[in-house]
Amino acid sequence: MTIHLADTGDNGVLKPCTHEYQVNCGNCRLNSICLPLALESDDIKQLDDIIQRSKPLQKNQHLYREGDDFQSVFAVRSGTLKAYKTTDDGREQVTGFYFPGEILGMDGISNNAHASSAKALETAAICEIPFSSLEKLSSLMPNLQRHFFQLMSREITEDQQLITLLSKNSADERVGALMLSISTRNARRKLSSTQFRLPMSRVDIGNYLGLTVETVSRVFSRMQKMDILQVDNKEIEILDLEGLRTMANLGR
Amino acid sequence: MTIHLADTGDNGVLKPCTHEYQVNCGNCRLNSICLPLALESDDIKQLDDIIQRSKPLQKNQHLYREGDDFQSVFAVRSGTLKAYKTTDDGREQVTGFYFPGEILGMDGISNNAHASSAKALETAAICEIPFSSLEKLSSLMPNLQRHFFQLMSREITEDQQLITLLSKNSADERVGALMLSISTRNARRKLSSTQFRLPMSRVDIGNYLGLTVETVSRVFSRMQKMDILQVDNKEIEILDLEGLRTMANLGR
DNA sequence: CCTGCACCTTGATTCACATCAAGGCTAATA
DNA sequence: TATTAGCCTTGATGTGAATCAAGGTGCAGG
Repeated sequence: MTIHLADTGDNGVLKPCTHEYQVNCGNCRLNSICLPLALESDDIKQLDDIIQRSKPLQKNQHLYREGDDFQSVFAVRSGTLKAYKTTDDGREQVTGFYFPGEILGMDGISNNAHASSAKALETAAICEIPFSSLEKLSSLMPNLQRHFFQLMSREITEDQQLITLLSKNSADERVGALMLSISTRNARRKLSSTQFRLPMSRVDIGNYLGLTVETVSRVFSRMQKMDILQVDNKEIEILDLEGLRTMANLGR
Repeated sequence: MTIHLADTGDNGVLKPCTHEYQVNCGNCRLNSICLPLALESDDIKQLDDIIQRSKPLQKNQHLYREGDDFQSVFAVRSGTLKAYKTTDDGREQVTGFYFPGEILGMDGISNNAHASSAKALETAAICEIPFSSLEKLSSLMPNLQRHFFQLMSREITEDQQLITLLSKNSADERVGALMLSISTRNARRKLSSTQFRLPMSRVDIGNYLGLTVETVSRVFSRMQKMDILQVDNKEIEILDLEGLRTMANLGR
């Protein structure tokens, strides 16, 4: 069997293809946490018709870059992506990690240009949802319109939580909160909430949480010593969920 | 002339009233930067019909509180508000300041409950836009739907800029960036971009920028000494816009 | 197999901002 | 006019995370 190298040349343009990537929303096992949520099955069919699926993105390939024309939002079918902005002095601010079932790209709507870049942290399958079609469909399907408003609102509240985390919490609390967030999102997808492999590097974690690599590493060591986490490079096991919650100290 | 004390008892419920607050979107001088932007005049009329105006909010009164049922989004007609969350340990994270023409409350859509509280920093007149009506109207008016998507997206990108600011920038840069932001927003409303009165306290600024009052105060003193700002309590004059931009160091 | 490189860890030192402490200014109220 | 309370400023000291530095680990390619 041949390996499908995505042929985008890392320029962010996904070319349609007719391989086994052709799943549909109706039978996608993520449809209960993704866009189709809240739609009737005949409505799902219509949504499905506007969605474009393409060859998977390889690790480190970009889905889009800051400043690119905004055409579509994207749903993650498999793999993980990070969204990030590059500051003028070349440093990188990671604004989010996106797991299967999650939607990204909504920050591009306001200026018709992507406000951040998105890059695959590992091989990733993506559903592309052309925004103009989504708008038309939303006008016709109140449930879809409502759901998309909610998705955007969720993005806002999540950003606000990150703002609070960055502004008020210690390094231990920040890393703890991220581990809990990943744990929760795994649970939503019926995966283990206590054992997982981190798709992102320590550098990415640092750039997301406003910490340096060294600090992130030290926090992991500390949590390991306290028997809260078992850390083996990217393999994480949560040994003491209550202890982790206490450490994260988020009141939720 | 009698003084109109708002009779909400600070419980966040605005009661309709029939006083001189009755303006309409068609003649509101903010309509070029507010929701009506991008609407034809007959469409503006329809939007106007769903908007409720009430007695002004007095200083320190709440428009809504974290956890309140979400019913409406709000536009600021005059005055300034702050949105904030209270952390479990009682500290306050200010998530945004809202000036005339700006929309707040969109973070409540995702859970049908407000994710933050909003409080008037000075007497403020507010337009209330019931969300269910806005949804219906959006289905009928593609331009309105599009504009509201864009407003939400703008909120996301602004939050992301704050995230970057908090995670990567020094105290000087953070305060500088806020001054520039206020300056720009004043310009949009045809007010002076170089002289203004801060509606918020030093504590609020600190809680927004992730700094203590003392640090905020010291930054102002430093900028004054460098002849970048003239600071007289809440009265600010920008003396050296270029210097301020350099100090804020935001590349935009 | 060795080599190189990317990524992670650990220790020593430094520094920006928090914390602690005190005093000043302004405005509302008696 | 005196009194109080809220807000702001300034100085001295402390500290958590950044920075600097070095070494370890695991994987890809020759």
